[in-house]
Amino acid sequence: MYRSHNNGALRLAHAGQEVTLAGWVQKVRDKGFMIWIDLRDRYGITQIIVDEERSSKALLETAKALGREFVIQVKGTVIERESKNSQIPTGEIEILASQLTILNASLTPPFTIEDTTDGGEDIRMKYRYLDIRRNPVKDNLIFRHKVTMEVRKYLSNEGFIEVETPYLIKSTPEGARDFVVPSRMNEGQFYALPQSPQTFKQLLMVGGMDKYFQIVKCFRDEDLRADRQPEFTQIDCEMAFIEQEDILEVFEGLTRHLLKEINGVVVDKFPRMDYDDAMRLYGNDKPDIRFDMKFGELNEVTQHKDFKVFNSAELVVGIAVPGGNAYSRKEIDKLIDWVRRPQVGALGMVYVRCNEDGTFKSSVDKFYNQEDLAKWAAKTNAKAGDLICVLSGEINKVRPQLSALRMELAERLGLRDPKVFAPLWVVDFPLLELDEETGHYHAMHHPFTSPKPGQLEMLDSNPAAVKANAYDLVLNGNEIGGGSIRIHDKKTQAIMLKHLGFSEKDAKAQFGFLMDAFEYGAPPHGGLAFGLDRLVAILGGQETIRDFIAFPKNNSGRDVMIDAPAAIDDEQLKELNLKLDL
RNA sequence: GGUCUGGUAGUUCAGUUGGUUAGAAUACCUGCCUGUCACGCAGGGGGUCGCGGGUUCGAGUCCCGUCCAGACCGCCA
Repeated sequence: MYRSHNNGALRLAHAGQEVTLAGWVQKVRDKGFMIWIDLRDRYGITQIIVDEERSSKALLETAKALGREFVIQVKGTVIERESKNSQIPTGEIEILASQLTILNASLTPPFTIEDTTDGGEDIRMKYRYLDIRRNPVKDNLIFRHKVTMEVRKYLSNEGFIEVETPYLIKSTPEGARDFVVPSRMNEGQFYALPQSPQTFKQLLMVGGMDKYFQIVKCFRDEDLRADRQPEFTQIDCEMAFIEQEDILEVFEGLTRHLLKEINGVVVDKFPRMDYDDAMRLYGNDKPDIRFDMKFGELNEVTQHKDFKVFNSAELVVGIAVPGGNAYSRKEIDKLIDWVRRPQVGALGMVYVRCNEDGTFKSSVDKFYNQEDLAKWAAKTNAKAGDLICVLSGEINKVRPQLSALRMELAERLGLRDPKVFAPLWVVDFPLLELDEETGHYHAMHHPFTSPKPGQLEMLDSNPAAVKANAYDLVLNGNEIGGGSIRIHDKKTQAIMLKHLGFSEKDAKAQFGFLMDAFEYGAPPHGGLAFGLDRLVAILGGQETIRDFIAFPKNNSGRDVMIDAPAAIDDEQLKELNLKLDL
């Protein structure tokens, strides 16, 4: 038996007991006459004591030889501390050691294993197994476990069955780049890793599996971000014989369950917003509604005033910054520089100070009088003491720019409180999206999403206006889930693929298996997938998902610990019939 | 593919206008210390200033290239 208790278990009530503990040496405090060892495992820290009076010389020598992160086993007696530590749960007791065994020595770790470590991101990733010993990372992994347990519990109770789908599947040209895997037994052919189990879960519906879910790894070969990894985990769900309303209800229920069980937060019915309204009011299809600062469109009240920038703009739009009138001229100039950064890309910014006395002072006073500016204030819902920030230009550019400014200002104003949760359904997404580079339409959600009833015919006349039975769940400005009611008949699916630019032959080659299945009694069905990493991070009140993944990849998609990806040897290449052309 | 920021001791960072032997904190090592718990005190060791080239009497500092890391844009059905 390596241990009788863990290092978070013992209390004053255990005093007098003989115990055996094991763990890592957090710290040795050597006072000469007396040596304390903080013994750590994932449950806590227990103090071990060795001293000149009560311990053997050999024991003292062993204790003196210990270094940080040595793995040791201690036998001893639980005793009451002479000076207690109220900071830790085990602070009233210590273990008077009678035997001390070094199970494994350790090199000095490259950073301190403490809550606020001295190690930077880079070195911690390289020695991730040491990083995981730290409370913040350890607690995040435990937190993630709790979330997935609650998800499984909730969905199982609702009658969902978890089914595993294959990871070695077929590459498709739609959507993100695929990670591909060469097939040794099928010369010159490749598997692809799934971007999502989309078609398989639809086939499960055809198979009668009614309510399916899976907590599943998905793979996308695209550039990384703080909230994006090439392999990530989805809570993937699908239901048959349902309408959009049924799905929203079930997964609103799941989200509410998680907020309550994990965060102790009770949320009312989730509000819903059309995609079009989200874009118009927040410039964004995933608005953070924890705070207001809605867009006010100003075209009507800015025209015919000799201000050419606004007259020629497709959209003139502003937001009111609460208390922004307090900003100095220098601070406002900095804000203008901020929106002009290439990452935001605005050409400039017009501002209006809303003075406490009800008057206005703007950067365009030459063109607009007090009466004009009062109309701007009304449109942006600005109050005395606010600052109105106005951008103009093409709709598709200005909206994201002002949205970026809105989020930045809210961040600075402390309006993005991670303890507050504001979920929102965004519904009625467009079916198609125009790729400005190629001039072709592609599916905004995916090619299996059904158009709203009666809109299929519009695909020819006005493709951009066709709405889809598609919905996203947004939490605090993050898209945490999305889904749709699927097409479940061959004819509609064929029309859809045709409009996405697939020839009949290509459509059959890529998705023939699905359309064939639709001919054998496919039930009406739909579903949704949650991004688990992101969901867990947001529930945990953090922005970056890496801290909730045991072994994440870095910015360049590398695992710096195992040093992957890496070259493979010639023998392996030959076996796979591959030749490198570098 | 692009923009920006950074790379100096094991680690986190400072390093002025280009100028003596490149510093601090922490970690590490040694000694001391009769209740520590961020222990304290004294002492010590530790540097390819990412890499390559250039300018200069002289480069951690300026210029060019390159590699690495991070944030973002593009991309992510």
